[in-house]
Amino acid sequence: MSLQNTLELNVKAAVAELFDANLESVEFQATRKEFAGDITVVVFPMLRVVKGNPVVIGEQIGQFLVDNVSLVKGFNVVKGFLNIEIDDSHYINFLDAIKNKEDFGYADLKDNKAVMVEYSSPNTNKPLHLGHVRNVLLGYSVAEILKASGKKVYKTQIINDRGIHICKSMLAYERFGNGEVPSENLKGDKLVGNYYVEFDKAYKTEIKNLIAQGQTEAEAKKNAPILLEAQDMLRKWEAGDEDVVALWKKMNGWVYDGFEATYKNIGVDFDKYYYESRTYLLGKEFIAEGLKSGVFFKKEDGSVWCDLTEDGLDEKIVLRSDGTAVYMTQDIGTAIQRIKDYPDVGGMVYTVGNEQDYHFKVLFLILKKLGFDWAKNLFHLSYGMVDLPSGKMKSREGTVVDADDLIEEMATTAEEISKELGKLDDYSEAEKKELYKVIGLGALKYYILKVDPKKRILFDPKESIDFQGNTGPFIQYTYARIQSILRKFNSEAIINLDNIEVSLYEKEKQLLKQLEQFPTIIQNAAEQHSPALVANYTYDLVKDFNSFYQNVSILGADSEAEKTFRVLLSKKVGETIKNAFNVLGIDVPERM
RNA sequence: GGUCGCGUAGCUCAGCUGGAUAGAGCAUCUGCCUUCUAAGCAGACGGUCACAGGUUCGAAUCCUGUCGCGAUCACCA
Repeated sequence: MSLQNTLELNVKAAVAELFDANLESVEFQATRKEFAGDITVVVFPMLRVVKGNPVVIGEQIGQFLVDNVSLVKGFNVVKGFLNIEIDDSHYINFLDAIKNKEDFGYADLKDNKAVMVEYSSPNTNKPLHLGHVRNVLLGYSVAEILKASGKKVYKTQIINDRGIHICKSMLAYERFGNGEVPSENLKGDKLVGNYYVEFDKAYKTEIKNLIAQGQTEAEAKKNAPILLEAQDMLRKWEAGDEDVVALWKKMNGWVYDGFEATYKNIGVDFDKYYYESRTYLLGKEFIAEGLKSGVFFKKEDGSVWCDLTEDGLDEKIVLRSDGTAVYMTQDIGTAIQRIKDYPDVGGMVYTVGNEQDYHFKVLFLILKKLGFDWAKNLFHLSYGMVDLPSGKMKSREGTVVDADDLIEEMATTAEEISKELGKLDDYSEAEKKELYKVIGLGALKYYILKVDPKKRILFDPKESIDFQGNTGPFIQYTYARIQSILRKFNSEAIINLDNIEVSLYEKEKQLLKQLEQFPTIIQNAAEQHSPALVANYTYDLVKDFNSFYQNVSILGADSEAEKTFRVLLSKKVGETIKNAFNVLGIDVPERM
C-alpha cells in the first residue's frame, strides 16, 4: 500500500475515533519547503464534519498518527495544515522495492479494451510542416502514455488522398513536369508540393488576366481555365479514368515515400494506415442506412442532412445533392471501418487541431445517433495552432517551416554547441552525427510537448530553440551525467540495500519523493491526454537531481553504504528520465 | 452576431478537480570548474494572475459580465 493510502486510512480512523465523524476523503499536498515535514494534510475541509479549531484538530490527528503509524515520526501544525514527518526508512524501502523494476512508472496491461489513436492526417499534395510536427509528436506521445498507463493502443492515421488538392498538383505536373521524378535531392512529397505551388501561380496569373478582360474577381476565381480543368480531373478520377488514376497512384506513391522518410526522421510509427479513398464508400452505406432509420433526412434537392438542432447545434450535411461524399461522410466510414478491423477497440482519440472542434462534436454526435456504443468513448485531442510571428503558415505562399528542414537545423545547432564545448573528441564522426540528431530532436520535441496541448504556440524561427534551462538537452545532459557515474562505479551487481544503514540528506529525500510521484504522473497524463505533464515532471525531477549532484558527492561518499545508496538512487533517476522521455518519444544519450 | 478556446514576471511557460507568502526557464546582475561532464549549481532582480462583480473560512483556480486575441458557424477539408 502506498504511503498516502496508509495515511488516508489512519486519518479517517483518527477522525472517527476522536470526533465520531466520517471523512469521505482526505486532502494531501506536498509540504512546502519552508516547513518541517514531508507530506501535509489540509484540515480545513474536515471542518464540514468536525466542528472546532483547525489547529487543535490538526494537533489531535497528528498525535494519533504518531501513536498508530510507525512511519510517522513527528508532526507540526501551521494554521490549518498538518505537516507530517515520515521516517527515512520508508524512502529507503521504496527505493529498494523499485530497484529492479526497469519499467518503473509503467502500469501492467489492465484494460481488455484497446484504444485507437489517430494522428497526422495529411493531405497528399504537400510535404509535412511544423504544424504536422506538433500533431505527430502529440499523437505519438499520447499513444505511448496510454500504453504506459496500462492500455492496449493502436496507432493510426487517415490519409486524405483524394480530392481537388491532389488534382491541382497532378494537373500542374502534367503541364510543367517534363517527366520529373523524385531524386536524392528532391523527395517525392517535396516534388508534388512544388507542383501544388506551380498550380497556384498559374491560377493566379489566369485570374489576373480574366480580371483584365473585365471579369470580377469572384467570377475570375470561378472561371479560371486551369481550375476548371482540375475539377474536370477530379470528376474523371471519381469515374475511374485510367490515365488519371494511374497518375494519381504514381504521385501519391511519391508522397507516401516522402512522408515515410519524415516519420522515420522524427521517430514516430503507425500500426495501420487508412485512406479516405477507401473508406468514403462505407460512409455512404451508413448514410443510406441512417436515412432509413430516420437519423438523417433528405432535402428536396437530394442532399442528405442530420438535424442536430435538438442538441443545440445546426443541421449538418452528410451527402451532397449530387450524391458525392463530404468530409463528414468519410469520417463516419473510417470510424466504422476501424471498429470492424479491430473489434477490441473500445474508444478512439483523434489528434486534430482545434479549428475542427465543431466537426468532431458533430461527428461524435452522429455516431451516437447511429447507435454505436463505442461512440461515447471518442475523444478529440484538440490542440492549438502553431503560428509564426508573421501569422499563419500557408503552403501556397511558401511561409511554412518544413519538417525535414527544421529537424536538420536543430541537429546543426546541437553540433555547433557540442563543438564549442568539445567534450566528444574521441567520438567517431558517425557517432557524433547520431548524437547531434538525438540532441536536436530532443530540443524540438521537448519544446513542443512541454506546453499544454490546447494552447497555441508561437514559433519564431529566428530565435532558435533553447538548449539550456527547461529544455530537452538539459534533461538529456543530466541523463548522460548519471551514465558517466554508473560507468565509473562499474559494479552494478553489488548494489544491494539489505540492512543498509544510512540517514537521508534533504536532497536525497527530495529526490525519492519526486520519484515516488512518477507512476501517478503517468496515470494523470493518460487521463488528461497531456504529454506536458510528463515533460514538466521530468524537468522537476532533473532539477532536483542536479541540485543533489552538485551538493552531495556520490562516488566520494564517506562510507561504502552511502556510496552504494547514492549510486542506486542516481541509477533509478536515470531510468526514470529514460522512461519519461520514452513516452515523449525523446531519446537519451550515454554521453554528451 | 451565435458558439468554443485562450489571457499569469520584459519574453516562453508551470500552477487551474478551490488551500500556506503565485513558481520555473530565458534575458539582466553576483558568486562557484586543482573534486563524479559548468548544456550545470547557488543567489539577486522581476507580478494590480486582462478587468469588474459574485460564491466561500479561503479564489490565479468556480460562477456572471466586460475587454483583448484566436478558431468556428460551407453542398471546403
